[in-house]
Amino acid sequence: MAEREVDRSVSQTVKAQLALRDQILSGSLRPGERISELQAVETTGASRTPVRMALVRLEEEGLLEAIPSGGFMVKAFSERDISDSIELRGTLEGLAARFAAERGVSARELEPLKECLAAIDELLRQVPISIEAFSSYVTLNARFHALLTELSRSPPLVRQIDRAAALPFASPSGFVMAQSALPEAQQILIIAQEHHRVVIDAIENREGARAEAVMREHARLAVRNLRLALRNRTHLDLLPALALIKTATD
Amino acid sequence: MAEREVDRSVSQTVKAQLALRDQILSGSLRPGERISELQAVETTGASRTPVRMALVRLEEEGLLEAIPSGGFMVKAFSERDISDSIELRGTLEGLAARFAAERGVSARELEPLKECLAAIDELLRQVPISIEAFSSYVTLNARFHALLTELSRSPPLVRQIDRAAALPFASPSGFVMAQSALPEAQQILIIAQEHHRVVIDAIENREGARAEAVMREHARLAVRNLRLALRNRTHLDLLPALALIKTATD
DNA sequence: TGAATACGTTATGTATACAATACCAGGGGC
DNA sequence: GCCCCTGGTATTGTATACATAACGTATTCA
Repeated sequence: MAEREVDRSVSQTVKAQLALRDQILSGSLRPGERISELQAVETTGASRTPVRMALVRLEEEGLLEAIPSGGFMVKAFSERDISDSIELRGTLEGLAARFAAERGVSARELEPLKECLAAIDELLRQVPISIEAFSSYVTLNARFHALLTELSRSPPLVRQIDRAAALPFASPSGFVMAQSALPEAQQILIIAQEHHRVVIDAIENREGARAEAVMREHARLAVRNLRLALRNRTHLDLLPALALIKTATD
Repeated sequence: MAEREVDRSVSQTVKAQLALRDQILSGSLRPGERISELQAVETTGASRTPVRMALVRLEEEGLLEAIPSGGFMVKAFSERDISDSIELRGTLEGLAARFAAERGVSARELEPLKECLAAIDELLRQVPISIEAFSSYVTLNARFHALLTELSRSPPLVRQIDRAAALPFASPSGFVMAQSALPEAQQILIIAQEHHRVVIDAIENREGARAEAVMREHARLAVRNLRLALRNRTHLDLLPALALIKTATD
C-alpha cells in the first residue's frame, strides 16, 4: 500500500466496523441494499480482510443479513420488529432486576444508580426541558440502564441485553430519542423516572417480582410511545435511522 | 495450494466454524486455552482467512473470548453462567409463548406441535425408557422448542433465543442430556412433558400469562435438575462439554 | 544471584493476488 | 416474439505474503 493513510491507534477491523455501522444507522446505506465489499473498502479506508471481519460482526450484531448467494445486505426492520425488540429488552432487564433483587445488592453498589436517579430528577425539574438537558438525559438514562444491568451479576444476561439493544430504537438512548418528537415527551420522561425509582426501591427491599414487573412495564411504556412517535413521523425526520423501518410491511 | 483436499460442497468458513465448535464442545480445546490460528488451520483444513471468520463468529456466538493482546481463547463458564443462561432462555421462550398466545395461532400451525407432543407421549410410555427412545426424545424436544419459538412470529425474539441456547447445556438438547445422568430422569421428563402440554393449551386458549408462566417454570425445573446433575458429576463424564464449566469459581 | 534489557521467534493483523461463482447482456434458436 | 444459452464482467470466497506486535529466552550488569 502506498498512499493509504493508516490510523494505527485502533485496529482496522474496529475502524471499519464503526464506520459501517455509522453508515447503516445514519441511513447512507438503505435497508435491503447490498453492501459491496469494494465500496466498503473505499469508504472505510481499511482493506478487504478487516472489512470482511467487520461485516461478519455486524451480521452477528443483527444489522446486516447474509445473502445466500454471497455478500451482505442491510437488514430491514418492521415496526413490529422494533417494538418486539424493545419488549425483549424490557423482559431481559426485568430478569436482571430480579436477579439483582434476589441476589442482593450492597448499598455501595446502589450508590451510582441513586446518583443517576438524582441527576435525572434535577434535569426533569426544568419546565420545559432544554435541549442540553434533554441530551444529558439521554446519557444518564443509558447509564442508569447499563448500571442496572450490571447489578444482575450475570455476564450472559448482560451480553444478551447488549445484543437486544443493537437494533435501532431498541437501545435506551434510541428509545428516548424517538419519543423526543412527542409533545408529551416530558410527562413520559417523568413516568419513566418513576419506574427507575421503583426498581431501585424494589431491589433494595429484595422484592424480585416487583423489580421485574416494573422494568417490563417500563418497556411497555416505551413500546406504546414509539408507536405514537411513529404516527408523528414528520417530527422524526431528524432521525435518519428511522429510514431503517420498512414502511410497506407490518 | 498443492495437496490440500478441498471440500467444495460447503464453504470453508462454515466448515471451519463447525469443526472448531465441535472441538470446543467436545473438550479438545479446554476453557481458557488460547486458540492458535495456525493450529486451527491444520485441524480444520481451511486457510487462515476462513478460520479467522469462523473465530469471529464463534466469539459473537459466545464460545470464544477475544484476548486483548490479540487472538482468541475458549471461554470458561461458571455453573451459574449456565444456569443463568437456561433461565434466560426460559424467560425468552416464555415471552415467545405469550406472543403466540396473544397474537393468536391457527389450529393448522399448532398441528406440528401436537404431533411432537403425541410422539413424546409415546416415548414416555416405555418404562424404563430405552436408550434409543431417549435419543429420539432429545430430537423431539428440540423440535418442540423450535416450533414453539417460531409461533411467536417475532424474528428478533427467535434470534435471541437461538443465541441464548449457544452455551453448552443451555440448549434444549443439552439440558436433557445433562439430566440423563439423574436416576429420576424419567419422572423429570414426564413433568417437562406436562409443561409442554400446558403451554399448548394456554396458547390455544389465548392465555398469554399462563403460557409465559409455564415456560419459565419449565426453565426453573431445568435449572434445578442441572444443579442436581452437576452434583452427580461422576455420571456425567461421558459429556465432555462438562469440562467447559470451570470448577474453581462459583 | 536476581533483574532488566535486548534479541529472536512466533503469532496475529493487514493487504493483496488468485480462483470461482453469480449476475447481466447479447445473440441465436424455437 | 420469447426463451434459452453462452460469454463477459463484476464480486465474492480463498489463499498467502508481508508487516507488526507480543512473548520467551538468554545474556549482561548491578
